[in-house]
Amino acid sequence: MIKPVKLSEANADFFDHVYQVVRLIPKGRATSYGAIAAYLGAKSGSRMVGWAMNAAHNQEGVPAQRVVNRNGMLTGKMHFETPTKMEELLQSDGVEVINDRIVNWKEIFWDPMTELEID
DNA sequence: AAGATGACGATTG
DNA sequence: CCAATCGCCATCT
Repeated sequence: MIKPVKLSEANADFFDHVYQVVRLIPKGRATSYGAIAAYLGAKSGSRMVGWAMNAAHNQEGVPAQRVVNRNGMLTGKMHFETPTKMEELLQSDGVEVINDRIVNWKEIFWDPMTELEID
């Protein structure tokens, strides 16, 4: 039984921003929860981004596999359809993953603060 | 209301 | 590089 996570208006806005950023991540790249949090102005709320992704899991068009922790580790793999789904999706994107960790992370890392601009 | 939890992050040893 | 610990903030029990 999936609980429909009540979204207050305040966090709904937060979620929306998260989804947009995640959708903008180019193929073959990935970013971190902290980077997104920082981009949204909640740099200390990295956990909130993870929480948002939990809800994003039920959304379409949100490549959650491109969002990993700051070390490039696939910490959220267990939340996918299957524990291996996340790794498979990343490999399909051309991202090499070894031992639940993205290879060459520093080059794969896509920072919305740097790559994007705040209007 | 209080304590535990979590798809995190940074620091320390 | 790995393990332990603390800080962070919203949610759940």
